[in-house]
Amino acid sequence: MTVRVRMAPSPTGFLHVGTARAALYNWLYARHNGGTFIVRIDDTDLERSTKEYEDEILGSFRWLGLEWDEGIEVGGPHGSYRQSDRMGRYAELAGGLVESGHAYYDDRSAEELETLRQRAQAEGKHPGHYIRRSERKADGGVIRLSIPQDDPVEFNDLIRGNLSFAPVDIDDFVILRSNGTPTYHLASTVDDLDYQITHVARGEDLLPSTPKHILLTRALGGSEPVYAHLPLLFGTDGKKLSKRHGATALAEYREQGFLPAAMFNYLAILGWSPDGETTIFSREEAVEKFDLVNVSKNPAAFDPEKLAWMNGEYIRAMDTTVFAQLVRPFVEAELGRELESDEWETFGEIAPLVQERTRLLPEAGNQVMFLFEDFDSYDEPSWDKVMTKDGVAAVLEQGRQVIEGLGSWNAESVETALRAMPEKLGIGAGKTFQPLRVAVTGSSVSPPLFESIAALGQGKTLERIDRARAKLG
RNA sequence: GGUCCCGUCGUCCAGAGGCCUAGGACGCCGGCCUUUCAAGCCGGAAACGCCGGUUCGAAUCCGGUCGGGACUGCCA
Repeated sequence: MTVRVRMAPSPTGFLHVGTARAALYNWLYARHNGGTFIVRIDDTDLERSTKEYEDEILGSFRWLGLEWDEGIEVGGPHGSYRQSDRMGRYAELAGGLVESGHAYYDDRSAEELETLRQRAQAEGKHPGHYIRRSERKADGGVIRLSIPQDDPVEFNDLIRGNLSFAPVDIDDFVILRSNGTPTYHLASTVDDLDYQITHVARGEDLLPSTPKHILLTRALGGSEPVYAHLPLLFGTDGKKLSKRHGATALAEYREQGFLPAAMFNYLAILGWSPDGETTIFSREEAVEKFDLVNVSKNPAAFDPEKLAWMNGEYIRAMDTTVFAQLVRPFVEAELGRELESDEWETFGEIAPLVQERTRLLPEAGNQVMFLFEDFDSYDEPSWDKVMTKDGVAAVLEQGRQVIEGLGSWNAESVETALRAMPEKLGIGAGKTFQPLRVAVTGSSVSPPLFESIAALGQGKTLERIDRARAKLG
């Protein structure tokens, strides 16, 4: 059997990281099995669905590298992959189910149903006791599926094993709304059938709906796909993932400077691992080893800290020229202008040193801003903490002389010259270099000092020292 | 309330009866390196929810219990 899986986002919001992970697992399963990965748009909720969200979601899939073989914007042998284009199909099938006795019209109001529910509970009966009815009594309203009350609905979930649901616990759910549009249950089930989906891997929140989908599938004369219910994603505190835990939209991570490869790896490791020892792995390795049956049953906590660490791993592993190119837009955005070609070269000089200490791309930008922009604020507290104002002044004066007297200009010559200072001043290396670092970069935390000074240039370095001395008073 | 799912370090993953004095990763703590911050290296604290049962032997099987979660919409 050729594997055909699908991802069916509803364009009613930005792509949530949980949905992204579900998409990722579907994609991995398809690639691992040489199957087909389909993206369809579940926009039966016409009120809330928008084209903007749809574009955003598709863009996020592409960013993650989840290219799809069939579906929206790609096409395929089954017509439109947008549910709003297939409304007629759903209504027709729902009507057919009424004809065949599998479903019925129901024009009872919500109040009526609530009354019946309460009455059943008051009498100690199943809440749906008086609600369920198989005989046709109305010509309008919604269409509900009539649940056969004989056998339990059983199925084998790829992740959770054998599951069984008693028919009394499955209510006669609505498949077609009174306005003639399908509910999620109907549209999704019909599409899975029409597009010949073989495996449905989706969030565990849909586990209780699965018996409904199975019964609907059978009523439509089809046979159900294999299901795999993925564990849900939570915040590190075990609560539902929300803004409090950081971003929930995949696009936000992209904007924050996360790499798609790192995000891919992190999402994959959140509920699955190739062997229990390996944490960092390539897309190819994941494809090679992935299987839905090995996905964890436990809910997973989305930890932005670990994601950031992983992003740093990917940044350090990449080619330095690629790294520099990725950082460039962040620097230019901060600067509010484009980098001159000589500035770009300057940046290139210390890019390798910056790369080592970067977890997120924008951080890299911040580390090199001192090369392109003057500043007025200094990390002064750290000066005072370790030494007196006079001590700092002495270091800066001495440093200025050393820099000014330098003939050849490169990191080695700068280092050799500055290294002689501590002994001359009779203080430690730290007390010598920190004031210089702050004077030149404005911060007590910066890339390595000698290389930074070399990249900045002799003239500018002297300028910076003078500015700092003036500031010191 | 009802139905269902889940339960190994703070967090993620490994473990499918003896290889477990429970392994890897993030984070945390300490050390080395060092001009700062990182990175790197070394070391450390840290978990099988609980109670029974099966077995020579259980994190692994069974039952119960407790805890967490999802669903219970003419939303998906």
